[in-house]
Amino acid sequence: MKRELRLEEAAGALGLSKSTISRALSGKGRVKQETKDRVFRYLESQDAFIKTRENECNSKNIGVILPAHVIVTETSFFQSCLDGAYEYFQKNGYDTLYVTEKDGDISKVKHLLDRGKVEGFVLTYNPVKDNLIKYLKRERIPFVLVGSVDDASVIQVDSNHTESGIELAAILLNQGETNIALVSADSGNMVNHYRCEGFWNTVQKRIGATNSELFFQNVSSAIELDRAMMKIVDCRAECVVCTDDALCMKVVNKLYEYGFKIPEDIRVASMHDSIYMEMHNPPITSISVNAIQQGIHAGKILLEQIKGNKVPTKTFSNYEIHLRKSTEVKRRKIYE
Amino acid sequence: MKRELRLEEAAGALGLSKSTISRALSGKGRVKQETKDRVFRYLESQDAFIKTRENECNSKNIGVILPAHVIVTETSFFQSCLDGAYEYFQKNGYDTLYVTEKDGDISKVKHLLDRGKVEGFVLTYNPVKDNLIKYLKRERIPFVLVGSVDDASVIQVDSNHTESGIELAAILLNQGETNIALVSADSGNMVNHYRCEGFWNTVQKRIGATNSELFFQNVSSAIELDRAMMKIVDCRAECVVCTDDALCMKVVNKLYEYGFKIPEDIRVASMHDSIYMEMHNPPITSISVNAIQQGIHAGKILLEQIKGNKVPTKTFSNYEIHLRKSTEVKRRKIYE
DNA sequence: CTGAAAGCGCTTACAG
DNA sequence: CTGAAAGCGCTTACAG
Repeated sequence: MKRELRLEEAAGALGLSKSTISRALSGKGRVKQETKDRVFRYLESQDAFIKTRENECNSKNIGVILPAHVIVTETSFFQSCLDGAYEYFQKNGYDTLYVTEKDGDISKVKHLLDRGKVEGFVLTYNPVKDNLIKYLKRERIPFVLVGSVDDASVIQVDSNHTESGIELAAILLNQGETNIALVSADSGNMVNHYRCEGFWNTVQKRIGATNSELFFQNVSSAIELDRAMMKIVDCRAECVVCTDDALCMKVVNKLYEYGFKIPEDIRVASMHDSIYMEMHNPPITSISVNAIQQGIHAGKILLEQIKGNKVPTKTFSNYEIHLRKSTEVKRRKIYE
Repeated sequence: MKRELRLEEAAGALGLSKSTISRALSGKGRVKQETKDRVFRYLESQDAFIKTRENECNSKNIGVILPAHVIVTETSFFQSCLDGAYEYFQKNGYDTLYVTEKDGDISKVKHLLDRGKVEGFVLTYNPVKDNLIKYLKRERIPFVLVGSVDDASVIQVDSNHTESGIELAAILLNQGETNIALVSADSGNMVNHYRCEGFWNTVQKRIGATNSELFFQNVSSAIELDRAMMKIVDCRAECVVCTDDALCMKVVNKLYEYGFKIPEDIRVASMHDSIYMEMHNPPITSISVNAIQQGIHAGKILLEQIKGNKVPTKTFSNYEIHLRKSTEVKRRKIYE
């Protein structure tokens, strides 16, 4: 750790007064640039620092909040988001405090704020309970939400989930799918909600509301999944879309058990991409978002906000649909 | 954020002198317990704090260091390790700074130390370049390594990798496997190194050194994997063990392409468990370690060390071998 | 155990 | 742009 110096020592060594050193360090009051340089160079060379009121105050830390408990296949999103924000903060002189939140408990966040340990937060997800966001708003703490919420006073970074749902549906329909099932895990999750909404509305519009019983919501237990799978088989669905890749793996395994081949007998897609969707055999089509990019962006907007600059309320980030073998349709060639 | 009070204000409000308040807060010099209580209760009730030399010093932060770039399937270990340490620190009044390290660059760690932002570190992995550990040792910074290194002055928490390799080999051999291949990703990684060593020595001892060409090291590119797979097929191996689950998925996909059935034609196991090994069809046998537990343990030992207590140099944590369908052998029943 | 007073070290009007 | 000096606020021997 660096050696702590007194104003007096530095002043003596440089032939300046305590006042000048103090001003050079704080930036308040004018000091010749050359003098400033001399002061900083001296401290650098001595591997020393001087404690000022300034560097006591700004913690130069940001808290990045992740959900405490989450299905494992989703952690990669939050992890990447954290990594993106971390990299940005690093490059801009800020350090990152790791924070998790559970059941709307704001005590950890309050603790950091009370002790002045952070200057703001990146929330990597939209909490189910709204008291955290309420608290941050009330206390006027700078924060950026990676996610969507119906509140124009909250700064948000997110991809357009409704649109990606629509696009995935359009691709499958244009390929000729006519009997599509949609299986959603926790529908209270806004990401799932919006994606499913976009997807299912598009499907309904194109092929009518006849198969509305093929939209399964809140499928969490093994029993609920089995029930959904029975229905899928009974209705002879030829394409199944799942909200996340853990669910998707389970669905795929069930389909194999029933003797289906993918994609020959039935097509499968996920709304949440992970390395395992790509590594799966066959690789599975999925909606993919760039979590690192979103983390970087959230970090950037947050620091702007802390500096007092105006920032956009809502920033949309890109998504991609990774088309893979699981949705390939082998069509009969009409002209041969 | 809490309101900052002057000694004088609190003294006035409580009918005490500045000196007494100062002593009550610092714990230095004796103050009647009742008086101390009054002071703390007052601050609590006012949601205020007084800046002392004390609370300027101890950062009450720990840095948890993760590798910056890592194959995705391994991130869950570091993530869980971080979560375990974080939970422990939280319960013991410490906050957690997220830090990543890359290519032996110690600048981020140095930055935190120079500014007194952390009191110690948990290293969730054994860095390839040793300058980070060297630096922490030289500066006498408290830190705990989750991993193994040949240096009795470094406090370590790890599972016994050699032993888990031996045990997995013994299980497979006892099941009757006679022709086993071992495919290792980065062999410079000490975890891979020790597990492979234990595993392969056990295999060699039991079935001779004839098939030594079935131990493939540093298999990183697709070409190297293909070459290994060709050899595995040529040598008619009936069991393939991989050092991690990403590699294992690739191997499994290759085996499927070749028309093998698992476990009927060939058995497969991994040395690194993740949710995907369990979700795979068929589920894949794997060595499993409790990363959360290791994180908690590392956190505990670090705080003891910071308090100045003596701590054990090396703590071994448990591992388990999760036996799953991928290694089940359907034996011909001899008496029917 | 507590207070009055001296001390320490950074900051900041004031003066040039 | 810089310095001498007064000021602020926490700390700590000294005294009782």
